[in-house]
Amino acid sequence: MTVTIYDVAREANVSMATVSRVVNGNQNVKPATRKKVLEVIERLEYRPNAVARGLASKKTTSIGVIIPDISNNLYAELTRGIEDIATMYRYNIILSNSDQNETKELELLNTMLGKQVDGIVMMSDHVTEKVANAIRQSPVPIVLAGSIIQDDSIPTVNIDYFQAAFDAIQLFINKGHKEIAFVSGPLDYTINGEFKLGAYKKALQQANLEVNQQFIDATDGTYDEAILSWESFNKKGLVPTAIFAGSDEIALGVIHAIQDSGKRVPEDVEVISFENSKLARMVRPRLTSIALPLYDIGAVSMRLLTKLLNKEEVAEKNVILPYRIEIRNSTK
Amino acid sequence: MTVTIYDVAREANVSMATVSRVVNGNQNVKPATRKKVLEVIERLEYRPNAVARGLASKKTTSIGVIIPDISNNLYAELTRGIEDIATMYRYNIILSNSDQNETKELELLNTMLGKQVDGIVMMSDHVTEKVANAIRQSPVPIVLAGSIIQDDSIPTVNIDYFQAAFDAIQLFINKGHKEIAFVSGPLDYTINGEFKLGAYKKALQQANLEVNQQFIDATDGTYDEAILSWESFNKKGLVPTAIFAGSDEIALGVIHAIQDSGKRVPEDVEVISFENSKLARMVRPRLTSIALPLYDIGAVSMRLLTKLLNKEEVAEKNVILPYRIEIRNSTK
DNA sequence: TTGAAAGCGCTAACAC
DNA sequence: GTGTTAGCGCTTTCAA
Repeated sequence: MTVTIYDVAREANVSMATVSRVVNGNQNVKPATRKKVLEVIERLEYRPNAVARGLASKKTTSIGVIIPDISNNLYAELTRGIEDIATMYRYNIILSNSDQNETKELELLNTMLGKQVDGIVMMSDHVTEKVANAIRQSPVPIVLAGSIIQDDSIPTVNIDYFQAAFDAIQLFINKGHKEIAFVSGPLDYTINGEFKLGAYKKALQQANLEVNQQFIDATDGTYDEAILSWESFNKKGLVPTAIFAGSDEIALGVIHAIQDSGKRVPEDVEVISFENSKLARMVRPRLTSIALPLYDIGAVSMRLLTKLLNKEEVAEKNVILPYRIEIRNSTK
Repeated sequence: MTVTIYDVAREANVSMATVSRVVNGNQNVKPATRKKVLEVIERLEYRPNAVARGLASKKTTSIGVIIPDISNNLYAELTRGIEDIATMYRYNIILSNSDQNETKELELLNTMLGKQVDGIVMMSDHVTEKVANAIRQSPVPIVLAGSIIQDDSIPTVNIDYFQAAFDAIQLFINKGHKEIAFVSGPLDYTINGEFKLGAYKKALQQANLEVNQQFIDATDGTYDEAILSWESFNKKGLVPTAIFAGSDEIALGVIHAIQDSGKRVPEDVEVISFENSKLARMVRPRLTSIALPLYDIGAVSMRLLTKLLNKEEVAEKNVILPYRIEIRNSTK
């Protein structure tokens, strides 16, 4: 019922090897033969079976993508970068959500390897030791996109999160702020607990400003908790004049809470977020934000993976992309 | 080098058929044998090759997902619904972006069929005749999620877009509005040109209100064009008192333009959007919005597909999901 | 309850 | 340039 390479071969009076050559663009085919085969392919509407091809060639032209949650704009943007480059190199993507759950990550890694993907791009906010090990054991290359891991031998693509956060705090300090708060996402994520928080502390200390634990609030990263964050500062009798927000969503929550408390942004309180999603310019005040090049991180990760797949030399397996600060209206 | 079913069979002193039975949970295996095989599988870290299995069984447990753009929150939400249910039924997802481009859609359909997916869930804002035909020709079931097509024989999952839009306009009318504008996305998308616009006109006519073409503005759906939309009304000397926005992003643009022109929302102009993304409650004023159950549309589409794959009887191939209007602060 | 053997549809030597 | 043939790793009859 379905047309196979054998049917085409018979109809075209050639061997299946020749059909295979035509289909795969092998040059060792006489033009006349090629033409004849192509005609039969068209007439029979032959569509090569990628599964059979995969089994025979040990290449599936599929790559696995494991991310925490596709419905989160941040990961979606990154995924789009991955997919565009994958398409460019003729790979397809098998996408799965891990919900940032170690067990799921491990299962997904296993499932994808079972599906014989040629490689994997993974994104995880907290790479556990077990996951790191699974990555090391993988028979196919795995690139970590926008994820932090100690092991240099595992390919990664990131920006310098520490420096980026440092720049933001420094910007506040330069403006004369002394009451600078940090409203963070989960602190057990390395990017938050180590880089953003670390940079926050270092910048403050370097400016001889006291690091007040009360000014550091770890939320779950949602809008609703960010709102509570500002209120809790006030309850403690604290009134920050500048806030470094771990994400755009956090920034929004904080800003609305500030406004609800009768203060203005940026006049009374200045806010800088860490993300710069599309949202940042579609809200009022528009968010001053550290611009995470999410699409690029995804794209470069996939590009790096293609190099690994082609066994090309890669000078640096740990790519650091540039970032910038987008100045808008949540700062003066 | 890689462990195959044959290695396991040899080590366990059974035939590969028996190993296959154990792996596939076939009950016709003596418990003792099963145990022995399981041990060897564990010891050898045997991982079944899904490609070989796919070739032999003609089932890949992969389903294709074709959407316009994963970086757009609307499609991402839908995709998450698809993926969750797919995972529940042990399917993996091959995801591709079509950018709402007919040629790409056709190519993707073809690629996925070549990869022998067991089924496809597709989302398209404008299903062309060629694409409809390709869907009909498909050897595997295809479900259209949140997409409009004339042909009842193609399975779909939607809400009643016409009625939903009608409700929104009716709400404005009931409040006594007479100058009601419709800022739309591309009108060549059936959902816009036929349903939202159609409902807009019908509701107005039914209330004996004049349908003024000047009050109908077709944008490309972006925030920036939505901003221009309000300005263009004003330039024409028109000042709508109520605006029906085709999406949350359009609503945001319109609202900001209104505010920039010195008017207030909802006091001077009321706005209702059509989408209710997470955004809707994270902006000020919070958006009154027709709540599209995007996640559910995705989930139900995938569920419908599993039924089709299992050759279950499906009473209704064209599923209509309920919707609601979320009243917030962009209306009085 | 288990095994033998014939494919699934294709690629990739190797030979001619 | 083209054909022959041996797998790729698994499922699935069919026998035993």
